[in-house]
Amino acid sequence: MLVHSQEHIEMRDSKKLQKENNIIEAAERVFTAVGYTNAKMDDIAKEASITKVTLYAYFQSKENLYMAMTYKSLQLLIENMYATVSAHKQKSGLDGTVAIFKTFMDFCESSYLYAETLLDYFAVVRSTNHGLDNSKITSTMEESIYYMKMQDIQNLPFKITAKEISRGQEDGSIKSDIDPMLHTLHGWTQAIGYIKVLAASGNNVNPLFNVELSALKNLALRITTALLRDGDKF
Amino acid sequence: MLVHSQEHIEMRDSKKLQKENNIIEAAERVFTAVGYTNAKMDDIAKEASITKVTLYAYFQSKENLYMAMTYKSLQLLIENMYATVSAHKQKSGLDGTVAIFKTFMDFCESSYLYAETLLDYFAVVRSTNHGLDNSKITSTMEESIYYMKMQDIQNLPFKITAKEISRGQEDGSIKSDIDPMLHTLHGWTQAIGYIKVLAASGNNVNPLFNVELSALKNLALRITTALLRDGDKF
Amino acid sequence: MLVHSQEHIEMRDSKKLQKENNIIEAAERVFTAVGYTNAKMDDIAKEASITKVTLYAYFQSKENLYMAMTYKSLQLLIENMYATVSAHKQKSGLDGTVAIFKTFMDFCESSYLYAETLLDYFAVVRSTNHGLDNSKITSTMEESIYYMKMQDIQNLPFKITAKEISRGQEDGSIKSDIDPMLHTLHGWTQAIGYIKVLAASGNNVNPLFNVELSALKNLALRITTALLRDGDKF
Amino acid sequence: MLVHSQEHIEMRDSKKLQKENNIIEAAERVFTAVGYTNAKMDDIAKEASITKVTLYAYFQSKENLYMAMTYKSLQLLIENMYATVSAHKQKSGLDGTVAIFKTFMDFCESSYLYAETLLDYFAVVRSTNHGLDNSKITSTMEESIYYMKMQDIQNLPFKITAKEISRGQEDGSIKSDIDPMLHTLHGWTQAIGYIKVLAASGNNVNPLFNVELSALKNLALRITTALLRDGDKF
DNA sequence: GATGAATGAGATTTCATTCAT
DNA sequence: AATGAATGAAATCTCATTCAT
Repeated sequence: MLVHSQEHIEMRDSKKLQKENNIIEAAERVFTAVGYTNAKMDDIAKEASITKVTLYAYFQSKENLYMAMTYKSLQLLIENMYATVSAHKQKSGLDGTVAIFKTFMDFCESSYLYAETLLDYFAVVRSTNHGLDNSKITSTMEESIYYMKMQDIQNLPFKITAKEISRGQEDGSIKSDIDPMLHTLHGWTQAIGYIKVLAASGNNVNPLFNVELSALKNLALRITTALLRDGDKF
Repeated sequence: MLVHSQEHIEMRDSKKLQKENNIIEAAERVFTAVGYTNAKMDDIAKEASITKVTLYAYFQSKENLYMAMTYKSLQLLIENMYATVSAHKQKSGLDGTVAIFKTFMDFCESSYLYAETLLDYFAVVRSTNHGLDNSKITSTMEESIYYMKMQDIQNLPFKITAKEISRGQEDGSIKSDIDPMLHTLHGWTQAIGYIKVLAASGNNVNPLFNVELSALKNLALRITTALLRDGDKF
Repeated sequence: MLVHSQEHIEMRDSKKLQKENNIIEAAERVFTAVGYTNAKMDDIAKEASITKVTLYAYFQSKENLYMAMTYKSLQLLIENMYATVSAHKQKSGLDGTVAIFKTFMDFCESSYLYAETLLDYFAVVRSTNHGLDNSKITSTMEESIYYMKMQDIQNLPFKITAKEISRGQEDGSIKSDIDPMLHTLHGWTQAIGYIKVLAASGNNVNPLFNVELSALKNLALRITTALLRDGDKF
Repeated sequence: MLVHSQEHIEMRDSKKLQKENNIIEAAERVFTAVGYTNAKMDDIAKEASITKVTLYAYFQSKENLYMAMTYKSLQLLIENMYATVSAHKQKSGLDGTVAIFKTFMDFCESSYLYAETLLDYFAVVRSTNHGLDNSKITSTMEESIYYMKMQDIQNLPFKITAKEISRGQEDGSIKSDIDPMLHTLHGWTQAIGYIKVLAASGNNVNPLFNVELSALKNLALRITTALLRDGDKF
């Protein structure tokens, strides 16, 4: 019996992660091309240059694979948010907060798939925290590691936002008479609504009813800025 | 061969409509219980006390059945919106406009399923207007009567809103320097975002992060009011 | 709601049985050609001109299908045995008994597959009646109707034999000092042993070690005759 | 490069044989527990405390492993038979012959697995000597060393029996008017039949239809004795 | 030789949808 | 229209066997 060195194990794990990522990326390509429902596990396997069985060894079901992708999107989003916060350390909390919402919007605009994925997640998964037993979460899904991982990070976007708002209240850039959580949620309401409209427009830059989506985005951000700065006069 | 009287035909048609409605209602119960994907045509047929084949005679596919349901939701929503407009004929355009958004929110709050259905529709169907060929619209769907019916009414919510905003600009309750379509879209952005957050919270009334959803809703409506009244100072 | 006539139901059932039989016959052809292990459910379905899914609707697993075939063999064997008994009603019990064993041997000789099938069954299934829990009976198999049906008829060959021996004792053609059950079993021991040797020889008529199998068969039958007639002088 | 001493090589070989035997014994335990078909190579490897790959290094396939076990059983049986012959050198050929059949029966009774294994072998392998191409012998199997080894010894049981019968004819204990090969085969027919019935009874000592299996065994042996002693009066 | 991962073949299941009667 | 049976496509699983290191 050999005892494998720490190094060896790490290398193995990193390789595994690498492969996992390859698969997820292949899945992303297939999902983007034909949509979740029409995507066949066989095709995803082929796209990743592995067998279906290997695919199943990594991700136990199609749903789980999707969940892994969702987790990855959320992770990426959160990384982007941290980067934004970090980049605005020297700026006011107000600037930081608004930048956070812009980061989310930009992130979703950069990938239709990520946008849909996150939107789906917000609707589907969170609803289980409440005793509705609407069974939209299949048992397979609940057993998934990714589902559990999601549980750990799903509130981070909100927490990061709220923290930045608090910082803004401390540095005076944000009015102190507002409720950080309420405005966090409202900011997200606007951002999510924008993304939804964006998705509805096919994620393209063409105007919808003769309205440039960029104008809509700017309006939303300006409103958020005004709200936070001027407080509860609304 | 009998020649059926006009009356007879009407009765038959009304009976047919009645049955169609029974089926849709059964489907709604099943969808609400287990979600679209997990819902089986067999179960829906059983819930409607008919055979699967009869189910198919009425609705040609699962997607089509869903579409019928979506159409019904949208129809109901539009009816509610017209009622709202009508009820505010004596009030200012600003009041009417805000009431419209409230109507949508209330409508979605009254039924989780309708909320999701409409949200889905916004994401899925509109994206076809643009040449993405993401295949989310299957050929079956495109042949569906409901799909066609949808085409006819899908823009009504926006048109009704824009019209009310214009009325507000005429009666002076809404600033004239705003773009009616941009603000229509923004109002919907907020409303949809709110509904999305609501859905994410499991459509319940419990606070999310200690924020009462009603507070969030009120905030959104107050913002819309301010925006329209005070114009583009944002 | 229609009430189907008795006749209608019977016709339906008979059609079902007919189809079941078609499938079993197709399976027999495939099993004969390539053996149980190498037989693919897909091929059997094709041979029966149905889909795999239909095949599974009729027989829930490959094992079950095999069991159905076994049941059919056993049923056929028993029918042959009854026919033999009936044909020997006017003859002595001794003649009848020996004819029964010959019937079994002939039956097995007529079909290699049936011979193997019955041999398998004797070894595999009966062993479960005793608490060995050797798990050779898979759960699937235990749930099978055919497994249950087998339970009902599996002892018939022995019972029919023993009855005929008793008749022989009554009519004086068989010595009364023998134990009918012991000699039943011994007769089967010889017959089964012969079939096993036959199977080992590839079920063909070529001599094994320069011994004609027909000579071996005749010897076995002559011995059985002598044993029953002359009783326990052995 | 080292030149390994003869001694070294022998030790290595003996170690190898030792390991091979360990594996076979592990396989025997697993086969006994769940049967050949349900036995997984993974489980056998685990039972032998080695890896699957090592298992494959020793035995190239599951079939081959089974063949190795069969070979071992047959070897053991033959050893027992030789021992029996040797122990009856001073006794008559008749006694020796009957003892041989008893040896086989005892051997099979001592191990259910060996009994089934040998029975299987008789059915499966011998049939290839005849051009039936029933594909039960896979190419893998034909390449196996054990398969070749089997070829060398598979007829020994019959040859040893026939030789002992001949010795009996020479010493006068067995009638000279019988065909040694026919009676060899018939003796085996009875013995194999008994083993088959034994296996069908779950290899246990409980009575089958109120018949003690030992009585059945004794009857078979007494018959064989009488047959050989009294010759072809049957 | 040992290990962990991968492969390929085939069994089995699940459903939306269609067919025959 | 209603019924029971069948179809086809794809998901999923199980295992013997092989590969890379």
